[in-house]
Amino acid sequence: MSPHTNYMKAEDRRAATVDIVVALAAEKNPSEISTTDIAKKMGVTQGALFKHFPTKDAIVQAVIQWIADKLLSRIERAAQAETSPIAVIEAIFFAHIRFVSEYPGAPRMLFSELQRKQASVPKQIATTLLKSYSLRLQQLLENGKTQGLVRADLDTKAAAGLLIGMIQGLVMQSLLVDNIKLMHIEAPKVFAIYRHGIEA
Amino acid sequence: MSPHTNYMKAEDRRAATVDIVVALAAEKNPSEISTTDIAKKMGVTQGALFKHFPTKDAIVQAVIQWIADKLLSRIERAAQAETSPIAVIEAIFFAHIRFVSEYPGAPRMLFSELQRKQASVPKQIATTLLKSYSLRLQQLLENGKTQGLVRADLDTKAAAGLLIGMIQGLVMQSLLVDNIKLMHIEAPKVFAIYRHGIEA
DNA sequence: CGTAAGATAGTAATAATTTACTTACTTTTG
DNA sequence: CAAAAGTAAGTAAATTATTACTATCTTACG
Repeated sequence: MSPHTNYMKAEDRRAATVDIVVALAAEKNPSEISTTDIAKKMGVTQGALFKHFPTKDAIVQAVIQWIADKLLSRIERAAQAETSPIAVIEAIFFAHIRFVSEYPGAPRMLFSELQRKQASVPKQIATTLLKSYSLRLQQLLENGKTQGLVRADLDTKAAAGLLIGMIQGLVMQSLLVDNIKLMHIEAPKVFAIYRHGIEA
Repeated sequence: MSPHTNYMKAEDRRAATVDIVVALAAEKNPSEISTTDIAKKMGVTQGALFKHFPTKDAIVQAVIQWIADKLLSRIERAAQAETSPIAVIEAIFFAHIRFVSEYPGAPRMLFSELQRKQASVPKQIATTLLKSYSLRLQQLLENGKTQGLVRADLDTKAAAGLLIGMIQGLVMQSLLVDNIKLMHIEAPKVFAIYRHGIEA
């Protein structure tokens, strides 16, 4: 912990890089983040990054992986606290909202990668994240059906997709007005409508 | 209509440029579309573009304006065919779905511009589009309330935002699997849930 | 009606930046 | 002192925009 040095262990430097990129994505178009931007914000020269990552795409990949892991673990944790399937879905929804308000750069990175047409590794990770998220929700909705809490004729796949879309919509609108607080106000209102849509 | 010439009137060339960009956005990350890409696809040299647009940003601006105009006019047209507020909302929803399946590059361009942090003119246009879209929906939902078709306690602003988010979600998922047809299959299912959520 | 003049729309080449990545060398650390 | 982590400088490719010139179209007039 010497004060006047930039020297870090490789693992710490990689973790710091991921943090910096997520932070940068909150204040800049993710596709416009250059290696120079990252290095400058970290207080290191641009070339130093390539001591720890072979390519820029490897950096992006690490960032997306970090987001996927963090988001899924938060969701899993939120799910454990509740019992009724609908309460679990609600807990997941608000955990997701809290996550993106804590890391506004995270959804921006995800969107940016999902926009890419060609199948890159980062896009693959993002796709897998959304898929496992959706399956988790479908499972909960099916449980809700058997308990008579969810409409029997509900298309659970569509309902899972709708919840994820809802969050995307909220994020997008909060990005527009550049106000994360707005999301916390709007989220409960939107979820109330969703609940009406799926409940028996 | 001479066969062996590229010469076009300025207005036609500008319109052609917009078309090309929308087409390119369907097959490439919008933020990676270069002026060289555009020129090449149009069969013209790169420099020629700057005879008709002062900057690249002016091209993007024209594209976003085209999308906003086209989408709003489609929505307005769809709205006129129906009478009941909920039927109008449904018609608007499916008109929007048809629009994006016809021009898959359009939502990609919009997302891409909305991602930008700093307030550019294109982002301004996109924001205005979403706002006027949302207001139109809120108006319809209020009408639905007075006619007793829509739940009296519905938050119409949240409900309008939800519908737009739904479409964003559908678009994103169809982009993921690179299959526009999927959207046509999923859209009615998702709308059914939404209808349950707002109806009295 | 045909054509020269002038306006318009193009080309080819290039400048000025910016980008991801490399290389040769230096500093710090265990 | 050796390995790890950094710097400084540079390269090749790509990007937007400009410049000097050329081909094509339009139109007014002899």
